[in-house]
Amino acid sequence: MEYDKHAYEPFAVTVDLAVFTIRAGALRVLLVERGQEPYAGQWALPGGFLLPKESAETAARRELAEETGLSDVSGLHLEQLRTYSDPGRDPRMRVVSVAFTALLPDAPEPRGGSDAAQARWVAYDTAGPLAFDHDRILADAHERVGAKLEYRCLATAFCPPEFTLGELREVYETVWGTALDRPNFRRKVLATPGFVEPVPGAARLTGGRGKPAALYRAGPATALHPPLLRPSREGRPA
Amino acid sequence: MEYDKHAYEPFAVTVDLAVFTIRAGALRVLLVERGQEPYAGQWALPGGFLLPKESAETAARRELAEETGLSDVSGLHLEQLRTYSDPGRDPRMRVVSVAFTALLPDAPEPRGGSDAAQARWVAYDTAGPLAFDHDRILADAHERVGAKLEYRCLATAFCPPEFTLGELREVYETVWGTALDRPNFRRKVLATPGFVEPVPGAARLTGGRGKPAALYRAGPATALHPPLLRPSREGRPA
DNA sequence: TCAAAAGTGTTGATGCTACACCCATGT
DNA sequence: ACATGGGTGTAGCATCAACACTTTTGA
Repeated sequence: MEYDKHAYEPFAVTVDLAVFTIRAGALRVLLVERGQEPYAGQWALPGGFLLPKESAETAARRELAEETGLSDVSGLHLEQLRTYSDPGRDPRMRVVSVAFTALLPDAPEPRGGSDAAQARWVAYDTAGPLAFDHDRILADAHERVGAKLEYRCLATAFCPPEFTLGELREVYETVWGTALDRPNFRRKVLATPGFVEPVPGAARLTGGRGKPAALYRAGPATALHPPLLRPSREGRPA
Repeated sequence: MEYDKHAYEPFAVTVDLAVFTIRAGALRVLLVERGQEPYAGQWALPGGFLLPKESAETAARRELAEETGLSDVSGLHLEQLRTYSDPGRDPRMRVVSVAFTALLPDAPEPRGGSDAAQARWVAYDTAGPLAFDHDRILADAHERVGAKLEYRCLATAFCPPEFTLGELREVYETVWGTALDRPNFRRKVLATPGFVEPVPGAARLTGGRGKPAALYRAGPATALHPPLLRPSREGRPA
């Protein structure tokens, strides 16, 4: 890497966040309405500029707290997605954006942060055309989350501290948009050491009906071996 | 995203490249020797600043061509790894670096590019302490490549246009550092439609000895279903 | 008594591992 | 002849999808 003054070019660096949650059986994403041009009045992913002494990770977690209004975001799942740097992606200036994906257990209605722009949880399916290249970022984030559910213990990030296996299954079914076999799902999850840990003696009614379900907590494992593959791949071996 | 002049802060944006190849049965990575401070005389990953109208992907491919000396890098595998943005990662100034991973079929000795710094292929195992946070980047890249071999048709990126299944197996064994069962490997690869395509009638001697092996080309598939899992995971079910 | 959801059992099919074995080539 | 690497066959084991079935609750 050369320290060439000619090649040096200042860029603005931002973070953009694709924040997902599950509510009422639907996958939802946090969007903010833009107040200024460009794209005034359109919806966009929340985000903002890096402060002088911040890493992108720090900035992303700060923005996550500001936009959701949550006081403690330290335990939430937040990971880098990728960086978007096309020269024309912001009409005002050269902006390089590091995109992040965040997963939330429940969906508290966001209180507007410091800025006046309103924020809302929008169903992923109806998240219309967004500002900038945020449609692409959102699609990439969704694809990544869906793929990661297969081989990472990620689904618990959508769940409250204690949850039933039915709720965990609903995470998979909502993100993938497919139904899963309940008995087999249960066995796969329990067969992965460290994925979930039982809460002794506790039980909860899920929908007001049916047998009370045992409660579990997220375990220490991060990898899912063997993977929990989503069904209905088109190219399956007959 | 607010267009707040107070929050705006100019950053330098660079790309860093972890370029891998396989030669003489060893995984090698392309390193450059630094000529200036900081870290003068130490080895580092190749990279450079983004030009004003370049995306990170464009800059990465340009740097790849410059550092390897190859005239045509359009067909080479190049993908974003992640972005490193810790405030102190470059002692001179605030630099945000978008890291990429590249895979090359063979290992032509690099002719030094425009800059005088010499470049060399170094065995991954002996790639000593590198400048900046490049040790971390290199380790992340290696981890990603190893993981991606399991479920993506990535191994052909290490091979020349026509290759034998033995050469393809050597890719896996070299990156993973484990031996694979030859007959089973063959079956798994051929059972994945579009992974490799036979070159009709062609054959080649691999090591001067043994039966000539059939030649294959890379196929159009990108996903590997079912995945080709690396053996000797510690946490296996008994 | 019924509906709904949790939880357990079982069975046939599939896939995979770990080999044994044959083939073609250079020395 | 033999070493070397390519290619085929197969037996046993593990896994898994698909379903039937029981249990526990609210209405």
